[in-house]
Amino acid sequence: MPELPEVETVRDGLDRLVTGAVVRDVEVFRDYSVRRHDGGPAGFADQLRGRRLAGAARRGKYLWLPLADAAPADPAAALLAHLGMSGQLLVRDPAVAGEWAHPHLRVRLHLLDAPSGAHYLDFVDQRTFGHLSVADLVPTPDGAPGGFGSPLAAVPEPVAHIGRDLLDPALDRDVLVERVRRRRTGIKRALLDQTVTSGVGNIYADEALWRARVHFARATDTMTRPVVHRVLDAATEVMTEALVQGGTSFDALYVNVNGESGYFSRSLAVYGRLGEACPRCATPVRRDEFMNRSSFTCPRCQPRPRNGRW
DNA sequence: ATTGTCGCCTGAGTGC
DNA sequence: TGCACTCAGGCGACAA
Repeated sequence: MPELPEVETVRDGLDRLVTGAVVRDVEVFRDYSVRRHDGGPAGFADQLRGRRLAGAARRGKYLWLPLADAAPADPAAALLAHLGMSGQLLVRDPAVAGEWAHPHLRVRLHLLDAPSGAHYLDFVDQRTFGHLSVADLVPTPDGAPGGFGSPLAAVPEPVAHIGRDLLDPALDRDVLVERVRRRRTGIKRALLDQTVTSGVGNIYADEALWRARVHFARATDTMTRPVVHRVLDAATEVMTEALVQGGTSFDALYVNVNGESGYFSRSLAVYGRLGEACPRCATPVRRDEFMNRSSFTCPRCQPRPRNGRW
């Protein structure tokens, strides 16, 4: 599934391949894929037609393309996307697209004047947890750029309640550490809470905690500042390494997102590796149920805290 | 206000 | 072969 590094790879690709393109037409093949939008699919299409895509920005796993009109002015709205579990944004030309009618094509934007020459921006999503919408841009409270790749101090309204992610240059780490320590919950819950910091999913949370040698149920209000820093640093490292690997395979007309970047097969220490040897100490990896999901830990490197919070 | 739970959705995998 | 069931999980909606 697309995690933050994959979404960043997509953002970078969109920035280069479709910035400046004009939306000539919009086809919505699945209404559910444009939910959370005023006016439904028809309103979505109406608000996009004739607009120019002015760049690509990202916060956590949300990404957006600010919409500009013919006359240059600060964009007031953006095409907002979340890829969910299985979403892809594919920049394609008709020859390729015609040969390959994707069974999970949900939305197609017809483009004019894309720098790549591409004619389509396709939203493909098997499991439909992802969605597109057009959203108003609102100013950031701190006046800093809204996210990675954003020159504007604004974010789409549905993103406003979400914390800056760990790759965001405008993130204040010390403030984040204190926010985490003020919470009365377990460290993994805090990592997964989008309002604290965004973009950390189940996989990277487990990997980061393993690196930092902290159990997922460790109570945040018992953690010292250095330990919280260690966890956040580990999460940043894991995502940065994945970004470096994921950015290597990139076709000029094909922005691909799937769960198959080399990172997932090669570099996971504990996630999904029940019973396999911990890369550090060879103890078999353990799986616990947590938040109706799974948590993978090394029982030796990450001993269970006495007063943990699950 | 903060914290925790539920359910959306589809296809692969499993057991009978 | 086919059917019923489970599982994966980000995150908004809602409850406590």
